[in-house]
Amino acid sequence: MTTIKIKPPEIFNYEECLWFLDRGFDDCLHQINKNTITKALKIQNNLFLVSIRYEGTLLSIQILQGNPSAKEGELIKSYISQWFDLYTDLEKFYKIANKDPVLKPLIKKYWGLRLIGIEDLFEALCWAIIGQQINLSFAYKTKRALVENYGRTIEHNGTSHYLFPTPDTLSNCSVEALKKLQFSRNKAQYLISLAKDFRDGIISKDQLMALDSKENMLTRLTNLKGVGAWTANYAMMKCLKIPTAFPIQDVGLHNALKQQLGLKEKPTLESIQQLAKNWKNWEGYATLYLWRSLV
DNA sequence: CGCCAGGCTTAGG
DNA sequence: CCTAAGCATGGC
Repeated sequence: MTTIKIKPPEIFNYEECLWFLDRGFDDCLHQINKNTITKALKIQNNLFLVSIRYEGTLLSIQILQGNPSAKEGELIKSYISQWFDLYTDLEKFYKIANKDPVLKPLIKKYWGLRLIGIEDLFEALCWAIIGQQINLSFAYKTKRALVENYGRTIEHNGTSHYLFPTPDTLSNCSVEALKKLQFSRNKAQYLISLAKDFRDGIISKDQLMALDSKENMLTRLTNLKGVGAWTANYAMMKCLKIPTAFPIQDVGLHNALKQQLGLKEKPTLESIQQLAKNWKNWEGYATLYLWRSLV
């Protein structure tokens, strides 16, 4: 069996990353057993099942199914590294966070937490759309229904491991079929329309990564039906890894700030913009650590 | 007639 | 340009 080792940067806490993957919600796209993460991946159109553990000072990736070539092994390594956002220099974030009264206690408490990404842009946007304006438990429930109905699976030791449905598959769904999975008519239409846009190459991660500014990305993303400022920033944060992506309208962010600052009401957008001046160039990580503070 | 959830679009001022 | 209504359902 193939095993791949990854040496994480100095600022890294596996337990904190694990927390984000296992924070009480029922995510169907990975499984956690004690300290081991199991996840199905598609690399260059081949499916692999991997398990991830932290041993000593290394991330240890075992390939449970699939037989990766040398190149595919490298791609898996790269995928996992990006999934855990290991390439970001958190030292810089901690330096500015240390001067900020809101973030200072959080970076101490949650030291080593990294942004667990959603590497596939289609999946990231679908997930953001699914989660709009509903509670997270219900969002995970409907995501599971979607994935179990339309995603590919890898069977291993009697357990099914799912991949997120492809644009091709979802573009052939009917609104009525998705409504049966408890999506609203609007969301069903957004998801199908998004799937068609990806299928037809109107949008892709590569296209966006080739753009030179966050503003251009935002425009391209918000031109998609169902994608507003919050969804676009969420996707830029979780998938495109833009450090300045900032879902400032996020309810969770508002609640976290209210709690951290001891406010009676949720902060206004203007007051958040004021606070965020201290977070310049690290708005995404500031948001992540504030989300983390919500118990 | 309960209000808020990791919002967005469209219609109407 | 700005505001309001509608969307669907679950949890508290």
